[in-house]
Order: sequence, then C-alpha cells, then structure tokens
Amino acid sequence: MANKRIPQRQSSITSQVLDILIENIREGAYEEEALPSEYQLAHEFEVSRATIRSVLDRLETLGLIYRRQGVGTFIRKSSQISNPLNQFVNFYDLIRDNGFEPGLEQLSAELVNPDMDIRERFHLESDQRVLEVQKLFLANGDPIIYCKNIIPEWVFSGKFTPDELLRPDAIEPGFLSFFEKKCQQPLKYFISDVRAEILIRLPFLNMFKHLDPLTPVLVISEIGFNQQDVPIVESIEYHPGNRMDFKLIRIG
Amino acid sequence: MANKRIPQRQSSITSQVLDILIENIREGAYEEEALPSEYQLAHEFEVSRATIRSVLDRLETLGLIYRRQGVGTFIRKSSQISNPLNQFVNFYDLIRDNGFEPGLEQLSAELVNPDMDIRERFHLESDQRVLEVQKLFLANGDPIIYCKNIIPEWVFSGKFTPDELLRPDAIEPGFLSFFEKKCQQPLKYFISDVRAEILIRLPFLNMFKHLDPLTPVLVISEIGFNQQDVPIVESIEYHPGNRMDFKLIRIG
DNA sequence: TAGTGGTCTAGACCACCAC
DNA sequence: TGGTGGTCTAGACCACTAC
Repeated sequence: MANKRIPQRQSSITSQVLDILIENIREGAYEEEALPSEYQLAHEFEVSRATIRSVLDRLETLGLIYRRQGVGTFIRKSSQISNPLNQFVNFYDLIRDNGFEPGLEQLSAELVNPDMDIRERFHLESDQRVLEVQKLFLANGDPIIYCKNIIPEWVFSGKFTPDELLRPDAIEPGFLSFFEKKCQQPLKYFISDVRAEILIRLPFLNMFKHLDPLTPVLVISEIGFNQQDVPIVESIEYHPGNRMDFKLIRIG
Repeated sequence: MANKRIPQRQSSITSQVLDILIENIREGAYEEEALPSEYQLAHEFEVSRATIRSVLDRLETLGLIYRRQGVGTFIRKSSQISNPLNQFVNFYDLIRDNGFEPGLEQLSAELVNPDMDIRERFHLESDQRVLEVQKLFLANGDPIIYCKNIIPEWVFSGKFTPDELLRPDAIEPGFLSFFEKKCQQPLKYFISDVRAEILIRLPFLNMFKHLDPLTPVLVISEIGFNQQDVPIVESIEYHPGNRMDFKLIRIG
C-alpha cells in the first residue's frame, strides 16, 4: 500500500498530493473504501499532517471523500462520477464518465466585434474583438450539450495564426489547458449562473430537432477569471432534457 | 478598527471568527472593501494566522471575499446577495436579501407512511412514518418557491406533541435551527441535484395560476445529512420563472 | 485504551506587489 | 524594500469511536 510517487517541488506539494490521491481514488486503490489514516498518508508522502489535511479538505468539498471523527476517511462511492457543479470539468471526459461515447462538433468559430453587453463584461475598448465559438457535444452521436464560448482577443493574441485559432481542435478538448498551456493564463475560478429554460424559447432549436420543443433546458452561464481576477472567458452551456446529473455537495 | 468580540471556547474558534467576519462584511465594516491583513486579524482576534487563514478559505469558497497575493484580501461586492447554491440558506432571508417582502404559507403537514422510494432513501422499516410538509414561499405576496420537506419520524420523535409539530411555525423559519436546536441533529452537508422542468408538467400547477404554463422551473432536490452521515431530511424546491439568481463560485 | 479525525499554535520561508 | 498572501512544518491537545 505504499505510494511510489512522492511529490517534488515544482507545482505546490498540496496540488501534487491532491492529483495523486484523486488518481488513486479513481483507479480504485484503497480497499474497503477506506483511505489510510492522516498520519500514514503524511508519512507515505513525506509531508506534514497539515498538508495532508488540506488535501483531504479539498477532496471533501469535491465530494470524493467523507470523514468520520474517531473512525477514518472514506471514499464516497456514489460520487465516482464527477459532479460538474462542484469542480472544473471537461465535458468530453464527463460524457465518457457517464457511460457514453463522447463526440464534438464545432459549429462555428469567428473573430467578431462584440456588442456592448460583452464589451462591458470584459472591460473592452470598442476596437477589441472577441473569438466566438459555438459547438455541440455529442453522446453516442446525439447532441447533448450546446455550448458557446466567448474569449477576448487579447487573451490569445500573438500566440496563434488566425488559421490555427479557428480550427476545431484549437480549444477543445481540454478547454482548461488551452488557457493554461497555450495562453499562459490558467483559470482561477468561475462565477456561474444556473437557470431553467425551454427549448422552444431558445434560438438554436434546430440543433435539437429530435427533441420535443417543450423539453426543459438547464442553462449554465459561467465567466472564468485568471489569476489576476480578470475575466478571460464566458461560456454558456445548454443542457436539454436532464440527461446528465448535476450534483452538488454543500458542506456546512 | 479593533474587533470588540474575541472568540471564547464554546463552539470552535474558527466558526466563531467566521460568524464575526461574515457579520462584519454584511454590515459593511471594512472601508474600501479591504479586509485587514491576515497578521492583523490574527492579532485582533488573538488567534494564530493559520486559524485566520482557514476562516478566509471558507469565506473564499462562499464567494464573499477574494485574495490577491502581495496585495490583500477584499470583499467581493457583487456577491453581497448570497448565492444559495454555495451555502446553506434560509429562503426567508434570501427573499428579503433580494429586496422582496418575504412570506410563508404552509400548505399541509402530515405524518404519513412513506412509499418504497422514500423508505429506501432513508433506510426506514415499513412501520416508520415520515413528516411531509408542503409550503409556499412568497415574495411581495406572490408565490415564488414551492417546497416539499420529508423528515423521518425518528428524527424528532419524543420532542414534539403532534400538535406542535404540524403547526406552520414548527419548522420554518429557521429550517436549519429546527434540526440543530430542536432535534439536536445539526445538518452537516447536503447532496443536491439540479435540473430543469416545465410548470405544466408538474403536479402543483394550480398554485402558480398567474404564471404561463410554459414557464421553466428550476428544481433543486436535496438530501441533508447529520453528523453521522445519516440522511435526516429531503427537500425538493421548485423555482419557477428564474426570479432569483442562482450563483455559484467554483475555485480551481 | 489505542487510534482516528478535529482544532489550534508558532514559526519558517516563499512569491508577489507596490513604492 | 516592506508588507501581503501562499505554502509547509512540527508538535500539542481535544473529541470521538471502537474494542
């Protein structure tokens, strides 16, 4: 039960331990759903118990584990499938985790002059453009999520030729690493807004022809911020028909 | 700028500091939206910096503050209005915070024999009953949230006469303190599920007669667990028409 | 009683930012 | 350069659970 991997100083020790533990949990290490004790983990990873505890705190708010005082730390089995409302999530992986064959279709990608609304949201001058990408995620070939991303030009300017940028694989899969690796602007947090809609009231009805126009649609609009708290992306996601679970854990 | 209140050992120091800071923030103390530095707070409250940091961590995930390395800790102004998807929330207060006059109408309250579904969810034997409460929250007199609570009898048995229990003010307002104070079973966490629906497909259409039957409805079903991870309440909330913001902050 | 998680401390060093 | 938040340590004591 020893961990071969011991964190090195490059990114923070905490985030390395976090990654390792998440991987271990997903791979089904840890028999009986019980993690080693905090003392043991601290010893195995050669870090202090405080560090281990901060990692376990993260795992707890993510809903991956629960802890019982005097007993131990356990894997929350029901939540092996990630709950996208609690964490940054890659839809491609999420669809696969839900047992479907994921697919992606890029509908459009263009540099446009934003309207006033968008300009204000991103604090843009009137001559600055934004990249607008529309795409469709598929599950077993069926459209399941319609998604629209808006990214101000300054975020990626100079790093891509227009050609590279508009290619379907420029951003996805790996939305998050696009910002981190390619733009050197990792996302720090999202502010999201959740609401309900009806398919017939939405402008892209035609993409979901196979669905009843009265299908309810869960709409999540998110604004992503970089380390300096500057908004660098807006993402609006439409989930018709409640085909996926949106779980959420709130800890008092 | 000194804090008159210094935490005493009764509940945890952390949660006392948390309460005080939340109160200070809501009251608009802290000029310029900047909190004192962590060292200063530690000194004012006479606790260690680690304790202060764990409190600030909580405030950050609640979306109440943000931190800038090398600069300071600031109040997130946009989020003075609480985001109920991130924290335990009292709808009564939430409605008031959104600028409406809150109201509450209890539609029914009865002890019933649960169906199989509920029995399984709460691990109940077939002779155990549950309290089922239906209520309507009002904003300026208009119904705005329809809510159904289910609580197994063992949670409160022996603590109330049937008469007390079925009174409209037995549970609300102060849903959370009902469990903490009256049942001695504070809620530790909720697992929620978020989905979209359409008013016309729901069985209580008649309560929202003034609304278009095609109004979209945000549905949040939650199961609340006590300190021993035993489910003690189910709450299903229907929010027609997106009249309130459901904000959410996710931190990477 | 032994072992677990929960809380808290005191102190160190780093990374970042403004001046 | 000084002050801020970010990370990490080592150790203490408490509260709870199981045996």
